[in-house]
Amino acid sequence: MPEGRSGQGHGGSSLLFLTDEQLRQGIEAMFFAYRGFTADPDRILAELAYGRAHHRAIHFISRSPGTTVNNLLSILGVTKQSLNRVLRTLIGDGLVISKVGELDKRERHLYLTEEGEALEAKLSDAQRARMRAAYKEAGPEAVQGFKKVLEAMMDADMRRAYAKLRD
Amino acid sequence: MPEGRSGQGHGGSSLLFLTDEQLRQGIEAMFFAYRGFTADPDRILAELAYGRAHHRAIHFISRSPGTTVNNLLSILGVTKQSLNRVLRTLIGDGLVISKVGELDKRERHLYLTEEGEALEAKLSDAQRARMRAAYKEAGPEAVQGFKKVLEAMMDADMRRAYAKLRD
DNA sequence: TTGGAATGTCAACAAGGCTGACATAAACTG
DNA sequence: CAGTTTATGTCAGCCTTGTTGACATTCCAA
Repeated sequence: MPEGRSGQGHGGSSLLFLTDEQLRQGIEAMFFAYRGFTADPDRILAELAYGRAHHRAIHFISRSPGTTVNNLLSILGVTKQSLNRVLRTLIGDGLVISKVGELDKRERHLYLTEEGEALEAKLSDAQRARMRAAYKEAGPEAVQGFKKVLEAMMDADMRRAYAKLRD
Repeated sequence: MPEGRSGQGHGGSSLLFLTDEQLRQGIEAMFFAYRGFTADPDRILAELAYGRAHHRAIHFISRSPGTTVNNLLSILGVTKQSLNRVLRTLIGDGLVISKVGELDKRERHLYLTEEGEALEAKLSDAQRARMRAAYKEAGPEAVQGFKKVLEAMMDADMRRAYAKLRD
């Protein structure tokens, strides 16, 4: 660690069992782990000329079939223009269908087609396989802690969105 | 969950205490938590016309002062062209200096300037503050599990890079 | 019925990944 | 010493995915 930092941390963390070094390790663990987390789906997507953005859209449409563009927007945290580009290609390629809302015709309700479901399953299977291996290696107690820390790391609105999906 | 999936999972996970639903929750937790993880530095960086790529370079140079371009490359997992673009701006802005190697004059050793250290500290403080809050909320046992699962999720070479930084 | 709010689409731009080609300098090897 | 490999930097061009701005449609409330 470069000199001139260890003494000036905010709030004397050594008294609270949390040194800057421990925190830094957690930060780096998140960085490296996230790479692993996305690696397998990324490989599959690259063959299909899709990206992570497509995966995210497919995942959450699969999770909540019939969700609206606006709802998806708030979950994904991107602009509607960004999401729209992704949705356009997915709809164009026949992986997603968009139905005009019956009550409110401004809304579009999104569903995966059979083909969309197939890709979703392929991507999910790859990602779940890694997750399953990690869970098994770490053990059930570790998994509890893992989720607990991740939840605490979320912004309040994301924690809400996350909890909502658990229903 | 859309029909046609729950029965066909790979390997009857219910017998192994890991249902697809549990795994999916972990996947979503990673997604939402990573957003929180990067949110605070992102806000700071946006004001300075820098991005996450700059943050990553600054972080690992701060972590291993004098590291070479090649070493940084393997840690970050990007192409040299991509990294070079970022380093060029950081060097141009006086946040990083590049010294020709003494033993091997082909190598460039990278260091943060005082100004670079200042930005690093600002970014780190923000990120550590969130990490510290999450750790405190979740408790020390949860933190153990958190790290354990993240390590198990990394690719082998990333786990090596991660371990190497812990020395 | 008219104006504002909500929803979604299209266009254009920027950041930051990527590949490929190539230059330079230093180190290594036979 | 000649030739090869290694480390780095650079240019050009492409793609994905973020952004803002402009605009059309629909709904709703004054």
